[in-house]
Amino acid sequence: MNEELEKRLNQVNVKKFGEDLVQWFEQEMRDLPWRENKDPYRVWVSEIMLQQTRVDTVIPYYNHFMEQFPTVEALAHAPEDDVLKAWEGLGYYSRARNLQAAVREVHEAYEGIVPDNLKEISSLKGVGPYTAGAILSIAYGRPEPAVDGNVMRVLSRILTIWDDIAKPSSRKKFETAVRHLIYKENPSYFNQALMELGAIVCTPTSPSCFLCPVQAHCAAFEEGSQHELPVKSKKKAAKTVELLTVIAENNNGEVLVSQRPEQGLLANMWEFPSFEKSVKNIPDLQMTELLKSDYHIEAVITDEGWMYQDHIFTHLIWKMQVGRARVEEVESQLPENARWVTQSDIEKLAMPVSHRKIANQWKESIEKETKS
DNA sequence: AAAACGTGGTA
DNA sequence: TTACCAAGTTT
Repeated sequence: MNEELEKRLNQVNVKKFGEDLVQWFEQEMRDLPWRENKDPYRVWVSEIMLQQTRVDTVIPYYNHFMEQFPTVEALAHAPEDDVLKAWEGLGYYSRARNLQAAVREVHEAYEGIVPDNLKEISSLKGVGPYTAGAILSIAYGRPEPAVDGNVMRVLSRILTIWDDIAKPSSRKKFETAVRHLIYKENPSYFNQALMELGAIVCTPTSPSCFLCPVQAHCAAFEEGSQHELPVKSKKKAAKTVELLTVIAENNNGEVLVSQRPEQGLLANMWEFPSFEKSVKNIPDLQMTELLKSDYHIEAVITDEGWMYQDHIFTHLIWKMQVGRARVEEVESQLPENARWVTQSDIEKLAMPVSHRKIANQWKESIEKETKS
């Protein structure tokens, strides 16, 4: 083990630290839907949803998801489209597809019982080192570390660990620390308490050290360096891509949608046909040509006003220019990933936020036109 | 190891 | 407005 870390760990009264932390948690823990019981499936779903996502955002999705897919069996048998739709707006959609694939694996290979050991649970899609430790400790009471961003922040302060927590290699050091510190009498509460403390007290910018149950154990507080920790390097800026998006309507009141590829960005989500904008062509012309070449459709761009919609991802920004097109001829063969759908069909499709906003705006404009 | 992968909230 | 943040995993 790292010498500096070992020195710090030996300065901690492990028994007292665990007791102080867990006692605080028992008193202060938030009343959250996934804390209703220790059903491993419920814990699992919550851990996947909570990845990179705030508690307040997750709660309504979680409640709805557990109503729709209450058990391993229910989720295993559900159509993937339904699962993606239930995830619409949550982001990182591969989480939903991986979760269902993993649940199907549990259903078929483990008789519907979520594995209670590190090797098997880690082999499941979408279950990385954090989630594996979280399920094993919270649902099964196993003394495994569950190191997330909260835990790295809290422990970087408690133990004055100056490693860059943005680097993948840093996580191991924190796992070592947790293995040393973990409260064997209640690993579930210990891990949850570490995260809860990070969420409520030991926050990124202004930690409330005066409220901290383990202030007496904190090396950073003792030397006054809590505001300098953790060390976290910056991520690079997002790139901008300009897109042309088209709402193509036929004479049956239907609109053209297409499903994205099953790999990569927004995999398997539905959208209005979109193209990377060409610098050379004027939008009308490019739209007409691409509808012809990619969808075998003869379309006329209407002169109703263009809409504009931005979509900001972590690593990417779409600047979308949205036009409307009229299609007279619908006999031609659509590509495999495309469909004509009605207004009400659209609401049932899983769409990314930008396309959902466009769909809503389009619906409003239709309703206005109908009135006048 | 570094980049891809979503979204909404906050300073 | 920019920048960072939130219970990470996969490639």
